[in-house]
Amino acid sequence: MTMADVAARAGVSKKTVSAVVNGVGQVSRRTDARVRAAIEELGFLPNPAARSLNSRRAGVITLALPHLGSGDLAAIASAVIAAAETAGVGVVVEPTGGDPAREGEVLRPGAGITDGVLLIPSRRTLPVVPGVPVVVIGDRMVQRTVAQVVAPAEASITVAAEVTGESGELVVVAAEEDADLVPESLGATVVPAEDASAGAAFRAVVAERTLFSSGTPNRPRADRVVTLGGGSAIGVAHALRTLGLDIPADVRLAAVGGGGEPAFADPPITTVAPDVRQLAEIAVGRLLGHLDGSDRTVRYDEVGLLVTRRASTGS
Amino acid sequence: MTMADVAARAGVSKKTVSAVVNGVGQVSRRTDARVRAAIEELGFLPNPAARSLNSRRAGVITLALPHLGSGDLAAIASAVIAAAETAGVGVVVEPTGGDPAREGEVLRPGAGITDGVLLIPSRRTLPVVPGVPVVVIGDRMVQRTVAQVVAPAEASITVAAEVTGESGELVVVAAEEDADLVPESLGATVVPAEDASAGAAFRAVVAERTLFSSGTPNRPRADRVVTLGGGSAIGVAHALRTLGLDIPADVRLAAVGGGGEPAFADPPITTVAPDVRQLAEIAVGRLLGHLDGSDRTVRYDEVGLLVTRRASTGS
DNA sequence: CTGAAAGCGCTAACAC
DNA sequence: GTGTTAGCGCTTTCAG
Repeated sequence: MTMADVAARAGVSKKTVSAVVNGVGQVSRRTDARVRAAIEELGFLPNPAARSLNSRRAGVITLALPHLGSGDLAAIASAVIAAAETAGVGVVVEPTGGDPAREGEVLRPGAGITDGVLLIPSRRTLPVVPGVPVVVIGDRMVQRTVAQVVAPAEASITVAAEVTGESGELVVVAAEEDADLVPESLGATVVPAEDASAGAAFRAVVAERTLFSSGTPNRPRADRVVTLGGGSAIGVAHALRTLGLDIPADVRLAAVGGGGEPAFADPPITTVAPDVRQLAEIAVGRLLGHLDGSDRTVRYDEVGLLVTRRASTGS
Repeated sequence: MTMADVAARAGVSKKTVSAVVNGVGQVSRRTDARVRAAIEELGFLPNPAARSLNSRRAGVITLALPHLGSGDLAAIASAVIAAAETAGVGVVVEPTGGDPAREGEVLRPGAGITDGVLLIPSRRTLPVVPGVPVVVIGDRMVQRTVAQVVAPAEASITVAAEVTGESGELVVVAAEEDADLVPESLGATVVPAEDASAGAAFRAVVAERTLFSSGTPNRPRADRVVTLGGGSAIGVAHALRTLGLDIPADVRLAAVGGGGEPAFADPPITTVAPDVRQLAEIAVGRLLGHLDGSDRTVRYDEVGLLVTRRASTGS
């Protein structure tokens, strides 16, 4: 069922069939109809491999992210896939496990069959100089030489802190490596967790329990908590309840990040999250812009934040 | 940087280069070395499009699933991607939104650039007769004519019920459409939710609160609850606490499904979940078996269950 | 063991 | 408007 078959059936040349299939060039109404009929009768389907051999474009991009288990990342993945679909390209998902080696792998030329990469890295620098078109998605700037779409962590944290109230002792629970994203100006105490998981957040809060239950000699008891990551919010809420604290009566809690988990925590947790749809559309747009050469500039975009007030801040 | 360049550089023919690159055929040690050197020096990378034009194989499969937001599905997606990677194929993720029309779309011949489809359908029947190689993943049999890998819901529910205790009034919370998966023999009361989300489960439990808090004239108060879906478990736990019930003192709770959410609920929830790794390996293996013609039989496989006991059943 | 040539199915020049 | 002729980069016959 090749194009030649259709051409023969319709009594025209391949070029004409191609023109009809792609809707380009001039074809008379009669010929067009004849070709379409032949395509229909033969059940012809263009061969994507042949097409991309010529166009040197696969019509597929890679989305490389740490993992799919977190609701935040799953939400971004869904949005990216949707945006890509709208643009007519497929998405190969590549979980890196946050391993720089595997992140580097996807940035190597010839790493796969895809045209370019959207990368959500785990570190602040890229493991290699990318050999393929790439747009980085993250909550911070990683490297000036690559295009990037950012949902700025500092701004999110600041907004989340505001949402928990205007005054009171503030604690921010964050993965160790994210600790320096907390703006000094907030005067917050940072409780470091091993990583951004719920379990790590739980352990971190329990380890610093005096901060929440009684305060320390130098610090009054914390009554405002902001946590980085929608998943970790669950762990923090769980830990605070375990310490016998009521949310929001004793402590008001807000999470930076979305992804579904906070909505069904007990109580539901207020979130400050990037507009993932906007994020995805910009990222996909930038990458495709690189690919078709319509925009070769290395851009740095920031996306808007969405605040969802829930019971954890006393809504 | 084509194969012809390498051939010229090494002073051999393209055929020889091809043989070296693919490790097939007989090439003398000297020639092999010369070709490898040329490849190295030129930084040659084989063109995947040209390769798949010949092999009529893209080296990519589609994973079509309702969405990525649920931990259960995200876990399956991760496992499938890992299994596919091991087998050397990429995975295009296609969220269908549970829409039969979109499920049908991915089963249409020529739907994409991929070689075959792993489908997690939302309904019990496929929307169309598949036009591409397909393996269905699910918790029930959908159609005898397609290959399928199943984590049987009935068995999971039965095991979960056992884990909540040997006796006592049993309630199963399940999405309406899954209600008939609950084995009669358990003598359970089924509480139907709109869907498998946490929110729907919460509302369902609250709507039937008398069942849990005081019992009905005909039924004693339920003290064992099984819920379908790792996500819905969160909603059920939240609802039970809202009703003033203690887990596990007043009611023991177990979830069918995994995905991370149950582990960080309060209290952590016991789960009965399919071995997703095994599931993924079988599914990918079957699909690739179809593709390379090494196994053309339509198989029906069942996978094992993993029981994770946590505090919600009084562990 | 290696080379030359003929495609894989499509698109792109360049004619008519 | 439409046909002809070359390729895209790789894998195969088929020779040698």
